[in-house]
Amino acid sequence: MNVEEIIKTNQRMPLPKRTLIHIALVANKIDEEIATVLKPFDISIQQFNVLRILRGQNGKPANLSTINERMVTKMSNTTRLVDKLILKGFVNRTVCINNRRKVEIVITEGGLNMLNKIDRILFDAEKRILKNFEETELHELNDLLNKF
Amino acid sequence: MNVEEIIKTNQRMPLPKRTLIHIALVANKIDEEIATVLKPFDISIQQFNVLRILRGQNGKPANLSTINERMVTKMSNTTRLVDKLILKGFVNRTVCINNRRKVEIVITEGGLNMLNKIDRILFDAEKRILKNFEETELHELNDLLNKF
DNA sequence: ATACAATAATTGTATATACAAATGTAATTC
DNA sequence: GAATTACATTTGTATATACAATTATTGTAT
Repeated sequence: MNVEEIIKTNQRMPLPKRTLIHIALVANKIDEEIATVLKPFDISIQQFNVLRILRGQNGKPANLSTINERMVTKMSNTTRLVDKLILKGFVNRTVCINNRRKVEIVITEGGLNMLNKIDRILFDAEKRILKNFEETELHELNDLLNKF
Repeated sequence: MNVEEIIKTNQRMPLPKRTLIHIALVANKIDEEIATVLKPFDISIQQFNVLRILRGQNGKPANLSTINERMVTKMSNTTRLVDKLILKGFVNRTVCINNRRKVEIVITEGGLNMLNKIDRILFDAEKRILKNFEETELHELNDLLNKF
């Protein structure tokens, strides 16, 4: 990936600015590829993330703030996201009995089946996206990203 | 930045998956910081990017496809983005005389002044975001990102 | 016990983005 | 030269996101 070529500029950028643009370009590319993988399943990246969080609960219900806390990208509308997942039959939502301010969200059998199907395909996509990296390079990259 | 801590998981992720999530988290963090810098100027990152592209034209008008081509994140609604910039008085749009399918977009004096004000503040923000990096590390990071 | 504050979720509004369809104009083909 | 195709932009619809305001419920202080 050549930054200058992609944004079609021929002026030299300062290294910090170039680095930040580079990260944005890479992140966009990754997002696009993953969205493409999910598309046949008619599910968005965010909806998929919510389902994975719920699966990680191992049957224990999660309330909205728990989901929010664990999402990669912070959301202010997890309510509406869950609405969509309910429509698709992937989750159920009930009001918490002990504290009626809270809601309890659980993944359904259908949601779990969907996740299992996607898991394998996504794993392949992840390998494909990182095909040019040796394992040591992935460690190097993670170490550098830790500095943020 | 610790990935597992941020997404509140205690299970070990495979290195590829962890790397991709790591990049998403860093990109989000950068986006947030830059949006915060731009907020007092009542301008979004994308609007700011369009203005910078137009400044790079040095007075030469740009049409929509040119802008699209040079944007960091691809857009399908550059029309509406430019609409907002017109409302704010930062750009002008006219129909191209030679080819009436095209439009010609130019940045105004007001737009240029705004950009000059933001430039310095953004430069500081970029340095701040990358404060933990030595120059050699920035080069290493760019080299690794080139592998995508 | 009532008033006030804190918590959890929802809703409204605005921007950004993806994709598809529609519009208007120019170029090509027969 | 009429019909078709290609081009450039615009518009419509859906999702994602940020921020603020609102609603409903619970906890606390006096």
